[in-house]
Order: sequence, then structure tokens, then C-alpha cells
Amino acid sequence: MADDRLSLVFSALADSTRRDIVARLASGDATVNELAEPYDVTVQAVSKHIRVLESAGLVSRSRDAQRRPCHLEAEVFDLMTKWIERYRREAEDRFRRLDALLEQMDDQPVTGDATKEAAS
Amino acid sequence: MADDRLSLVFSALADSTRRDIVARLASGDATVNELAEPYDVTVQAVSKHIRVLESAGLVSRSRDAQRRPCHLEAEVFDLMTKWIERYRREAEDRFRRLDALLEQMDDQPVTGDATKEAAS
DNA sequence: CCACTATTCAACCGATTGGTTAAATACCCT
DNA sequence: AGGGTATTTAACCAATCGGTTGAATAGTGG
Repeated sequence: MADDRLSLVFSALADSTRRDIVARLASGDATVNELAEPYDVTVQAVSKHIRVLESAGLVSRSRDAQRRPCHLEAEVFDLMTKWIERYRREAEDRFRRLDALLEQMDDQPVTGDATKEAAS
Repeated sequence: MADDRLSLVFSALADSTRRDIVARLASGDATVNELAEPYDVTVQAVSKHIRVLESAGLVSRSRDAQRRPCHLEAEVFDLMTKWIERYRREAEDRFRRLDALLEQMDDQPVTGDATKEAAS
């Protein structure tokens, strides 16, 4: 389950430590040890986090002797942004239409019969 | 853990059923039963999904007799978009700088010194 | 070669997750 | 009041998650 790309990306970023790692990688590549240093968890735990980010396609790695520098892959962000923007736009459009409708109803108040409105 | 807003939102959207629900709500409010209908899971499971979306602030609900229509809250999307855009931009800028550097190195291959004009 | 550094693998643990079934609640309608 | 519909709560289950410790692997560099 949840092996589709979008699920992997969202769930990778659902963890604040991983988001933090992404934030740090945004300003430059770093090794596992470097990334682990600021946290009070073990380096193994950080290694696992990186693997999660990697399998979501958010991070790639190269070799430098025994080090495995991590590099942030920016393209994947597009996937999320596109998804988010799409539904946000739809929802906002609907909201605007409703808003317009309400305003219109406000302009010409309830003339006719007894629809009971919740007036507070 | 993970009780910060961003974690809640990302983890809510890390599930494809929940993303699907969001997608459907983007084109109009719907009740729990309506939302549950297309899936082969129980309505209780869908109710749980909605609760997750609700506590992430992605969905709000009203009352209509015994029904609880769900409504998509568009504002929360901003939170994600801002986060994503921020780090994507940083990562892309770095990528561009690196790209420029590599091109520059390509223009003037590793000779000792002398040539310092890279032209374009 | 050997010791040291960097990273991963393996096994385990408690908490959370997504799902189930069964029962409870809430509300409408006749 | 009572039956029907919509939804939630409760208790449970297997799987996954984030973390640990301990051991293994990979590669450098004196």
C-alpha cells in the first residue's frame, strides 16, 4: 500500500526530522554523519530517515570515499505542488462562487415564505 | 510527536484514499456515506479518514439533520505550498549555480593557468 | 596490514495506523 | 413511541514506523 509516488513523498515529509533534513540539504549537500549531528537520535535512525527520503525520490546520493553525500532532488516537489495547486484552486473557486451567491442573497433578502434560517 | 500542523497535513495526504476524498470534496461538499460509497472499505473506515483530514484542518463539517457534510478547507494548502516552494527554490537555485559552474569549467578546461576568458 | 571512520544491516520494541466487526448515539419521520 | 438512516465509538488485529543496540561492511590512510 501507498507505494505510489505521491504517497511516498507526502509520507516522507510527514516527519518533522525529515523535513528538517530536507531544509538543510536545500542549502547544500551533506553526509549522513553531518546530517545526524544536530539531532539527539542515533546516526542509524538518521540513516533510515535518509533512506525514506531517497525512496521517495527527494534525495539522491553519490560516493566520496566511505562517505555517501546526500543531494536534494528538486524535481519531485513539482509532483506535490501540482497536486496541491489543483485541488486548492478548485476549492477556492467553489468558495468564491459560494461567496458571490451569499452576497447576492444578501442584496435581496428572504422575501417569501418561512425557510427557517439559523440566525445565531 | 508530529502534532505540528505541517506534519498533520502531510501525513493526512500521505494516504491515497484520503487524497481521493480531498479530490472529491474539491468539487463539492459531501456526506460521509456519499464519500464512502465508491470504496470497498466500511463506512467506519472512511469516517476515520475524514477525522484525520479534519484534525489536519483540511476538512470542516457542518450539520444537516443526522448528516455531517464535509467541506474542503483550502487555506491549509497554503502552508504546504509555502514550505515546498521555499525549499524547492533553494534547491533549484543551487542546482543552477552548480550547472553554471560546470559549464564554466567546461569552457576552460584544466590547463595550468593563463586563459581566464570564458567568453559565452 | 591495521586501525579508524562512515554507513548500513539485523533484530527487537512500543506506538501508531488502517482496517475490521459490533454496539451506541443522533436524528428524522410516521 | 418506534423504525429507519447516518454517523461515531469501542475493542480488536496485523502491519508499519521511529527508535534503539549490536554487529557487519566499505573504504581511507598511516
